[in-house]
Amino acid sequence: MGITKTEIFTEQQNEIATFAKAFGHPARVAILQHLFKINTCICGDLVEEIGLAQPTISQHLKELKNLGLIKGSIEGTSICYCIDTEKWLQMKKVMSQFLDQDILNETCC
Amino acid sequence: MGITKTEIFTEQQNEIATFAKAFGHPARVAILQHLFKINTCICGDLVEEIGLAQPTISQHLKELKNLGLIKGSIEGTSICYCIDTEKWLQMKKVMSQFLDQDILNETCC
DNA sequence: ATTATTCATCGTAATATTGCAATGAACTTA
DNA sequence: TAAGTTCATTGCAATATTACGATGAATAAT
Repeated sequence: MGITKTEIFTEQQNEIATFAKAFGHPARVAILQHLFKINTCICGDLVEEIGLAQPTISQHLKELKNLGLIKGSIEGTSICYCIDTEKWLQMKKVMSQFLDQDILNETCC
Repeated sequence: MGITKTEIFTEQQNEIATFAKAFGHPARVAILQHLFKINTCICGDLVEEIGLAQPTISQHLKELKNLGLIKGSIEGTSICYCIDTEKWLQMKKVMSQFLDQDILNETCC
C-alpha cells in the first residue's frame, strides 16, 4: 500500500532504513558530496551545479535538513548550508554497525 | 514525476543511490541481518521471522537478488538464500567512499 | 495420481516520491 | 518605494514503492 510497516521492525532497523533512504537518490548524494567539497557552506549554486530546478533542490535539501544531516543558516538573502558533523558521525556509526557485519564463509550457494 | 533523472548524475552517484535504496526499507535491512545471523542460508522462515506476507518478502528478496547482494539456490522444494560475499564487499567499498568523506571543521552554521 | 509444501508472479489498491511551474516571503539594492 | 535576488512552499502530474490476495510452477510425500 505504499506505506511501510515500521511498527514490526526494531528501532535500529528503521533508523538504518531512514538514513539509507536519504542516500537513495543521486541528487541527495550529489548535494552532500558538494557540501563536503566546498566545505565552507554554499547556497544556490547547487541548482546550477546539479541541474535540477530550484524547487526540486530545495525539496531535497529539506529532507536532508529534517534528518539533521545538514544545517542551514540565513546569510542575508541567501542561505548557507553545511554538513552537521556530529549527526554525520552518528549516522556513520549506525550504518557501520549494519555494513560491517561479519561475513562467515559458510555460504550455501 | 516520480522518475529519477539518473542521466544528470555520475555513475558513482547513481551506484551509491542504488545500493542505499536497497537498504532504504526496514524489511530488507531485517532480511540481510537475518541472513548474516543464520549465515548458512535460510528459506521461508523469513516470512515468519519478519511478519510480512509471503509475496511481500518474496518481492524484497527479488530486489536484493537483482542488485546482486544475495544469491539463491534451489534446495528441493525450498530455496536457499545467502549473502553474496564478493558483491557485499564491493558495495561496502562504494559506500565507504561516500560515507568516509573528510569532514573539515570549517563548517559555517 | 493426488495432495501438500514452498516460493514466484500477477493484478490491484493505497501511499510515497520525484519534478516543476507558479507563487510567496524576506531581504537588498537602486 | 520599487525592483531584484534568493530560497521556501503550494499544487499538481507522473511514476515508484509497498503490501497482499489469488494463482501458478515445481518438487516432495502419500
